Amino acid sequence: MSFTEKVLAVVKRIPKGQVLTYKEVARRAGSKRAYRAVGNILNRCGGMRSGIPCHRVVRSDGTVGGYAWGTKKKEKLLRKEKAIS
DNA sequence: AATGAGGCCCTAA
DNA sequence: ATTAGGGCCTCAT
Repeated sequence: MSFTEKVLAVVKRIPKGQVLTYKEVARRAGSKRAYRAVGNILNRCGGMRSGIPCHRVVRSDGTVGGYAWGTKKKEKLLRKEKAIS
C-alpha cells in the first residue's frame, strides 16, 4: 500500500459537509510531514476522477487552497456542501 | 497583517 | 541514485 493509496483512502472517507486540512490528511496517511506530497497526489487525482472528493481538503489557514479545476470551482462545491462559509 | 525564504515528504522522469 | 516539481506549512522580517 503506497502513500498515495492511503491518502486517497483517507480523503475518500471524508463525510459530506466536512473538510480536512492537508496536514491532517498527511498525518492520517502516516507521514504528518508529507502535506506537500498530499497536494501533489490530489493534484494528479484532479477531482472526483476516482470518486475521491479532493475538494474537501483545504489549507490549515482555512482558505480553500488550490484545485486542479480552479479554486473558484472548489469554493463553489464546498459552499454547496455547506462545508465553508 | 502581509510577504519572503526555507524546508520536509512524495511521485515521476 | 539524482533532479525537478507540487493544490503546503512555518518562521522571521
